[in-house]
Amino acid sequence: METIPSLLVQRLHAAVEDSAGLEVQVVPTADSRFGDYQSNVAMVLAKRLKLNPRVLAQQIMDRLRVADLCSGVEIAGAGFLNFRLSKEWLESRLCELRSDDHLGVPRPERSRTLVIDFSSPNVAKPMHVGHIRSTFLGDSLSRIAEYSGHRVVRDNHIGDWGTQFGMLLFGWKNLLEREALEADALSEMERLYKTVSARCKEDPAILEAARSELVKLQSGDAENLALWREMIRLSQGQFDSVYGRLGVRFDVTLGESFYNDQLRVVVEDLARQGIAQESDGAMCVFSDGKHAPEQDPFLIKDKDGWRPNPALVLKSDGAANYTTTDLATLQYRIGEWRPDEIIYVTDGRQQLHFRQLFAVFARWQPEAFQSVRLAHVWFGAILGEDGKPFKTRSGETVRLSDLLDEAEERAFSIVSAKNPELGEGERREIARIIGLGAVKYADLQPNRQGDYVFSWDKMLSFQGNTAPYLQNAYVRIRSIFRKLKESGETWKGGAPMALDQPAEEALGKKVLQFGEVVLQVLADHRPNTLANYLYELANAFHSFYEACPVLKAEAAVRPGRLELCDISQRVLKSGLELLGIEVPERM
RNA sequence: GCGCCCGUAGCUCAGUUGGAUAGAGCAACGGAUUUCUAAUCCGUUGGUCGCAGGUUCGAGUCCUGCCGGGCGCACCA
Repeated sequence: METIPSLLVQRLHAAVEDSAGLEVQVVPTADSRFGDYQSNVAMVLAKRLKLNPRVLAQQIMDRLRVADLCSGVEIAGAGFLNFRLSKEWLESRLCELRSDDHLGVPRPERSRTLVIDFSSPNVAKPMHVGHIRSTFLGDSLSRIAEYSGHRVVRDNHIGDWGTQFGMLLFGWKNLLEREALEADALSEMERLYKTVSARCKEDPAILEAARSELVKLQSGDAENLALWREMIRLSQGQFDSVYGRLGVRFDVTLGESFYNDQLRVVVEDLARQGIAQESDGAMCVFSDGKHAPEQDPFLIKDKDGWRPNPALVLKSDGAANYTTTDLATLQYRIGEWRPDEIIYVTDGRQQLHFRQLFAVFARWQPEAFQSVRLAHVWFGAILGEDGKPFKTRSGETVRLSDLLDEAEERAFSIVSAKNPELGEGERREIARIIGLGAVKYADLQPNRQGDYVFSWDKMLSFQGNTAPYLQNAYVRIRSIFRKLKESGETWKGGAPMALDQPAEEALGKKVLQFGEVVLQVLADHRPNTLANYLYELANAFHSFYEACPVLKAEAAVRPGRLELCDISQRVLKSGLELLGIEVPERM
């Protein structure tokens, strides 16, 4: 199905002489007094041709053929064309939507392949709040791209290699407590890391010992390799359990270590092509001078003028780093999956890194670079009430599993208070869906750029613009159909829909916007647009629910209202699914 | 010093890439339930969109300069 704006854009193109190259825009109106959709095409064109926009608008309107879609088109303000969709057309379109298993999301002309790199936790460390944004955003974008008809490769680029393993190995060999490891492997590994890390700062001998463990690991020492694999195995168990709980899955988990044997080749290649050169004992990529200094990621200005800001691909100790691994990863992904787009979901502090990465890659493999869109989808920090990075009272990072436990616990007491008649098992399951949904929604609802303040009360408040508000709209619909079934009536569906009441009309129009919203989210990688749309949809449903009885409605309108309920629940459920949020049958 | 991001109601935030009279939630106040789930709905109060210029039919949005906050800037990832 095509979206409504794209239908109107086509009609406008047909009505405008010389519309080639003209960017025709149709957007929903801010105020229903101006109709349903508006276009500023006459104003844009008038500026270009230096004509009176209202006169031009009149000319366009005279040639415009939209009688089948609209009950009226008006010229308003400085030269807007306002479209009011006709009741009959809206009703028939809603009927059409029923048989569309994508609920109005258009199929792409060509299915694209997207690699989405997200979550990326570190081995031997517990997952914490810092991982939720990347995990939820990446998961949601994956779901949306897939739903829209694209092929998605979800890649978890875990941190399974690097200097921390020197300390971990030293700790494992000298300080490990077996019972603690068996009870809670992640806590024990975290303890080892912290202890050794602290001792390294005081005692150079320990620092040296840790380094030597790392060198042994990197040179293939059998014992250290075995221990390293054990640490990964234990960590993977934790990842699996957290992702299972979150309903997040990956197609591949290729950590940094996977690219190990390619790093040397990458550096040699860059050096041979003259892209990287030696400086202070390190291999660096400097500016090629082809960009304006302000845009050049390899230049930085200080009081003496522009100075080099190189990307390191080999440290002076001979070890590769983040950029090197990312270059190898990029090369591998393009070769393996031939993607149209690669999306990196990380926090905003890495913007410079990705600008440099993309620029190095463009010089290293120009053809491959041309074949793919590289997108750094970044997000802001989660802050505590004090405006500093969010920590527990004692200064620790908040563990993801603790956060989820707390969310479910709080949800459980509310569910129990509201539904004492339900059995504990059912209340637990409802609390799981609501608690988890609340956490995900609180993270996805704000604009991803910019920081947000973490608040238990806000995250787990179940009123207003929250997941439970949306879930409750769904539950209310389910309740209607449950009652219908209990009364012995069988519902076949397929009745025509009538948008006679204002609340019915408002709800119907909202339902019809799903397709255009999903398209928008995919284009700019912003699931919060979808979250806010679903909030408006739920709001429209709640208002409809108050104003229009369904089961008790008179026979003439009852079947149509049931249809409206059905299509609403399908959009709500699918939309929430795209955010990774489940819906309960009752709550 | 330079770069990126942020600054919108008492608080937390939206604002569809420049559109019409800037919107929600929370908080406060007032209503609605013998009714399909009140985790709801309806209403009231609350704004020099950080400040000052500029661009144009039109600016919260774009440009310039300030102010305030966060982050980044050669061997962490």
